[in-house]
Amino acid sequence: MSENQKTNAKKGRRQESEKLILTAAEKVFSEAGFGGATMQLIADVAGLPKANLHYYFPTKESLYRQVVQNIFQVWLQAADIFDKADGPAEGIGAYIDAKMEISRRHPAGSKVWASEVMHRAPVIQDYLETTLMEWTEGRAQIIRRWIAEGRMDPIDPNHLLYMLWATTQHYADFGHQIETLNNGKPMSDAQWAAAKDSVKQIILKGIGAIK
Amino acid sequence: MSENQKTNAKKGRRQESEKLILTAAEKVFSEAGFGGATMQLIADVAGLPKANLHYYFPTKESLYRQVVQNIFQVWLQAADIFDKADGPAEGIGAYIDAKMEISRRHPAGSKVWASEVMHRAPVIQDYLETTLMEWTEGRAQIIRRWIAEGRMDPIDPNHLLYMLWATTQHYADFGHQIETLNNGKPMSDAQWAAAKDSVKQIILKGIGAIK
DNA sequence: AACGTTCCTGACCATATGGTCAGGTTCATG
DNA sequence: CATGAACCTGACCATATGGTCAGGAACGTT
Repeated sequence: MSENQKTNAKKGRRQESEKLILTAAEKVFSEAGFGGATMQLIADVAGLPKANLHYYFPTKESLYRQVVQNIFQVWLQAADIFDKADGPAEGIGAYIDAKMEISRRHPAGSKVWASEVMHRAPVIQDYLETTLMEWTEGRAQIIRRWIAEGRMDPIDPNHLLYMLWATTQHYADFGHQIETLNNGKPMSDAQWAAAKDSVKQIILKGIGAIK
Repeated sequence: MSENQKTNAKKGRRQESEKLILTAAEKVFSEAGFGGATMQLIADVAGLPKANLHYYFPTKESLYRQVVQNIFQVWLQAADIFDKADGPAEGIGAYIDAKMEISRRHPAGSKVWASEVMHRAPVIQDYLETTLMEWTEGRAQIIRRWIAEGRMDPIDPNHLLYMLWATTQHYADFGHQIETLNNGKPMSDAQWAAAKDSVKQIILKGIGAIK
């Protein structure tokens, strides 16, 4: 037991440092892009010497890759709700809520992901081709079933999914623009609620899932 | 006349060079981001020596600024259709068509714009606060009028505009992801038509502009 | 206490990059 | 044809950046 505790203490330290670095990296990458981010700045944000970063992550790219992979996990996780749902109004509505919440709580991650994809996914192309593709096909199946059951209009599932991604992630990726148009103030709780409602209203009615 | 021709020849040369550089810059900035782009690479793409870029654009930032400003012009131009329209189905439908067409023909520009905004608009913040804000308020007025006239549901104009921007620009900014999910092939003419139809169908029905 | 492993870091290096500049070429004009 | 302005570019420079490394500190184990 003491052996385990001590081992855990070391492991704990390592995990803590890695998390500290990853959080700082996510922030810096989201604000400056991969090319604009510097290891020195990430180190400063993390409050560690630069050489220490290279102890945990040998290269800038390996650090970046880890950041992107973590984001992808969060991203996929939001899909659970989708699957358990009984019909489109419930499933897609809950999915919109979940993704809006991610945009609100995890805007830096969303931006890093967007940046990565915009630059032709140099680091996570394999994920797109495997995991994301399977995920998308699975959700498309569900949507097709709902259509067949007459619970929503016949909409191309892929374009519907693109619209869900685009609309929800826009609140993170273009948050600065939205904030500027909101007189320079971040969206309030009420405004976030209104945003969710607007998105759900338009899309769910638009696909014929609600009247 | 000969005086004019000669002057024009010089001006023509200048404009030609600047356009060559701006086109190359837009491409490189869109692929690598501001930080990742190098003047050398832009010069190579333009087929000019690097020092020549600095003759026309003193700094990397001034070149970037010009690229972003040009994109903003295209962006605003698409709004003309919106204004002339008689009602929401026509106006918003045409706006979606126009923005989808920009995403298709001008994806690099869209990406540069997205990147700029994601990084908190370090270069064109003043545009956001003035031109974009006025533009948005003007369009919101039109939407409110349509609502008052009972020609569409009562939807928050800003959130509707965000959805229009998000959805249409997604086809440019996340074009790589879409291409990957399309078995690695670019969208065909028919697929672009289907995309436009899906977007218009969902949004126009979603806001109660069509049955 | 002695030992080995993991963790940490200041100092350093090779390279890449934005930007400069002196000197040359082209071209309209008088 | 002479002149001056606009245009062009190879060579160069100062700096910033990713990454390395030798040496030391912390800590669990025997």
